[in-house]
Parts: sequence; structure tokens; C-alpha cells
Amino acid sequence: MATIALVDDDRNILTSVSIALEAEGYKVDTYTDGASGLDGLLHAPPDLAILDIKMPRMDGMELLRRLRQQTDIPVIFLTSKDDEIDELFGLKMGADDFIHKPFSQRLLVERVKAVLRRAQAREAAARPDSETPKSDLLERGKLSMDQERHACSWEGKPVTLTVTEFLILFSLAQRPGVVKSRNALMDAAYEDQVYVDDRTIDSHIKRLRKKFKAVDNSFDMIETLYGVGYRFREQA
Amino acid sequence: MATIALVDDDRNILTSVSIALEAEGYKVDTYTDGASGLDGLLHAPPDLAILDIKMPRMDGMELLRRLRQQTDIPVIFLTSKDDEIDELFGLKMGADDFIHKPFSQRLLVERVKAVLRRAQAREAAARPDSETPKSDLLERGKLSMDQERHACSWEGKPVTLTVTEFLILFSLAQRPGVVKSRNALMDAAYEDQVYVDDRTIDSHIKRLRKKFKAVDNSFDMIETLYGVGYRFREQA
DNA sequence: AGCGCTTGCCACAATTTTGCGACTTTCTGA
DNA sequence: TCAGAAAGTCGCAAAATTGTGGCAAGCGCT
Repeated sequence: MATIALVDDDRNILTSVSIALEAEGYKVDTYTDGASGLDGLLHAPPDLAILDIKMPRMDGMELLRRLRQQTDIPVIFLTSKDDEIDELFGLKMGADDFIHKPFSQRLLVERVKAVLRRAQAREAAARPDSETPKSDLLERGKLSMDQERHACSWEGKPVTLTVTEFLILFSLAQRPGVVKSRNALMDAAYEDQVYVDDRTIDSHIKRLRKKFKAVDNSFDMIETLYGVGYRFREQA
Repeated sequence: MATIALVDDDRNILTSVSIALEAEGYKVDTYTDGASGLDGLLHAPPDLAILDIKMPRMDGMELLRRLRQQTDIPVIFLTSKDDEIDELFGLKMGADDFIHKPFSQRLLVERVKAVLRRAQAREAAARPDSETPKSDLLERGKLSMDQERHACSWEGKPVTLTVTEFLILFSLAQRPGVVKSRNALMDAAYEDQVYVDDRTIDSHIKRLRKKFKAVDNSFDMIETLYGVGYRFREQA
């Protein structure tokens, strides 16, 4: 799942927050002061950073300022009552949220999820227009796939695919004529590096072929390369 | 320009007021009694309603009460001296203004403009997010939703939705055929900084389906895509 | 303090998807 | 041609994911 960096000089907070976040399935990197925090954030960028606003060597605000010169990782600040003056400035610098001490773990986790959700949406919204010219629409002869709609059809006739099947076929069809090893297909279908048996991929391929043959018995777009992997046939 | 509904049993008032308002460029819908007025107001919601307080079949007060269950269209009452006792009640119900008979057309027009201006300001204030120029009306086959009035109906029959339900359905219906992940729906329904469990979205979907099925048992516009999210069915 | 309504979430049932063992069939190269 | 190695299939039970009924906390109004 997502990685979260935690920068705070208070060991107690560091451990209790770590535990709370890890319980939710997040990976947590901890740093005990601003300087090493900045270093860590830049070298091993997390999906979200939680910074204490008061810290030795470099306070949270300064850390944020420097961080923003390089990245726009979402940031949540931990503040005490007297730090409120800084919040306006923090917001301007691009802080995403503030949590006032003392805080419940429940609140913290909620905010973390909210910020990650927003960041994810922001990212998704930023992608389509700027880079990644390949839209999530794919047309290959009689096959057409639409990621956004999670729809797939052959000769116009709809074919219902599960998530895994969709991802595998999408990966194959994206580059017709190019062989994809089973490992490559696993990477396409699974987020992290889960390892599944080779035979599992075969199973998915089997199901894909079956579903397409149900619609067009002469379907044979998915070729097997003995000892190598699978390939989506070139030209329709 | 704006549409104004006029409900009065007195033909003279109906025609003279219509002429006055149309001269100002407004579109005017007229109804001659409370019952048909309510019907018309719900099916073809105007920007403002002018109601006579005394009418056969259903008086203005009752009409307002029922209207408020569905929408918050601005309302101006026409009253005679004897009706003054009701004004307090009318205000509570959300009437926006009272005009005492007899009244000059000039006065009427002024009041109308004032109320519309206020309504517009209110509406702008309620939606501080600078963007969101998307239209407030949404028609998708048998479904119609009006963001302004927060009204929703299926095959013309009103369906009462809570805020969250409304936002979720609106988000889905806005792009029929497109899958929305639970996260995307959360974004549509909640402020930043609020995180709710994935299953909460399921709950809302459950309630939505229930409400629509109560009106049309064959309702199945909200599709579930296993492992992906929800989708509003394409075509009516 | 007492409603009535919304809402988030939990627990349990119902469904769907998926991984993989066990076999069979096909392919390759000596 | 024959012995592996590799790929195709089947069938299932485990895993995931979703559908639901309910409940209790939170809120706005009395």
C-alpha cells in the first residue's frame, strides 16, 4: 500500500503514530528531525508526509518550503495551539491539512486517508490532459477496450471481463505483435510484486479465450509463444 | 431569462400579472388552482413562484408546505388584508415575500426582481467552489435531477434524496457508462478532510437503489463492477 | 430532553473472482 | 521417436468484494 513519512522529534508520537498507520496497512518511514527528514523525503519519496511543525535543526515550515522546490508530495502538519499563526502560511506553501495536538489516532488515520484520496484524484485528473497521450481507449481491429468505462467488446459485441482479465488483455493488446512474458503480465495485472504461479496466468488466458470464443468462435488473437509468453496478434 | 410560475384563481390577476412580467422578459407559467399549481411547479420548476394565498382545492399555504418537501423555489405570496395572520406562518415555511392586494404592477415587478436577485446570490454563496460551471439540471432518460433545488425524479415521480445520496447519484449520472471508484464517489460527496469507509458508499448505493425501486421496481440503472466501482447504465 | 432524519459502519450472508494442484496435451531437441 | 519441459484444462476452495439489515451517534428542531 502507500508509504507515509513521519518527521517528529518526539519519540512517543513517532511510535504511536507509526503503529496506528501500520495497523492500517501503510508502510511508515520515520525521521527524528527536519534535516534528516528532508533528506529522506527527497531520496525515498513517500506518498504522504506528516511533519511536526516544531522541530530541532529545521522546523516543519522550513522543511516544507524546501520540499516544495522539488516535489509536491502531500503534507499534513502536526500543530499545537500556539502554532496557529503559521497555518495560513502553511496553507500557502501547499500544506494539505493540519492536525492539532493532542489528536486521536482515529482522527489522524481519517485525515491521512482523506489527503491520500485527494492526492490520488488530483493525480488522475492531471494525467489525461498533460502527458500520457495514450488515452485509456484502445482499438485493435475488432477489439475495443475502454478503461474508463471498464468496457470491452469484440466486433461491437460486449465482452464482460474481470479486473485481472481486463488488465492482462489490455497489456497484451497495447502492443500487438510484442511478446509478453508471464512475469510482464503479472506486473501489468498486479499493483505490487505479488508472485503468482505461471499456471495462474495460463488460467486467465484460458478464461479470456473462452469469453471471446463465446462471442466469435474463430477468435485467435491471443497467441502462445512456446517457452516465452503470450502475444496479441498483429493486424486484425 | 427566468421562468415564473403564477398560481391564482382570479383570471384578471392572472392575465394582468402575466402581461406585466412578460413585458419584463420573463417566461410565465400560469395555473388556476393550488392542486394543478403544485403539479406544475414540481414538473416544470420555475425560478420563482407567485401564489395567491386563497384558492380553491388547495390554498397557497398548503401548496407551499408541500412544495417545500421537494424544492426550495423562492415564493412570493399574494395576500389580502384578512390574510395577514398567516404571514408569520408563511415566513416560517420559507416564503420569500408578501404582496398585499391591491398592488401596482410596478411594485410586483420590483419585488420579483429583488427575490430573484436574492435567490441567485444565495445560490452563488452555497457553491463557493469557484469552478463547477456544469449545468445544474441533469436529464438521463427517466431520471432527472436538479442540483439547485436538490430535486430528483424518476419517470416524473419525485424521489426524495438526502444530500449524500444526491451527490453520489449526481456524480454517477453525470457520466453514464463511466465507472466511478468508491474514492471518486467520496470525492464527489464529501469535503476534503473527510474520509469514510469504502463500505459506506455501498450503504448509500443500497439506499439509492431502494428508494428508486420503491417508485419503479424494475429500476436497475446503478451497476456494480466487481472490484472496480459503480456505473450508471448508459442509454435509458 | 425528546423527536425524526441522516449517516457511518459493523456483522453476516451472498456472490464473484482467483490461485493453484492435478492431469492431459503439445512442443522441442537430442 | 522419445523423454522432458511447457502450456492447456478442470474443478474447487480460499479470498475478495458486495448486498443488507440494523444500530447508535450526530444534528437540527421543538
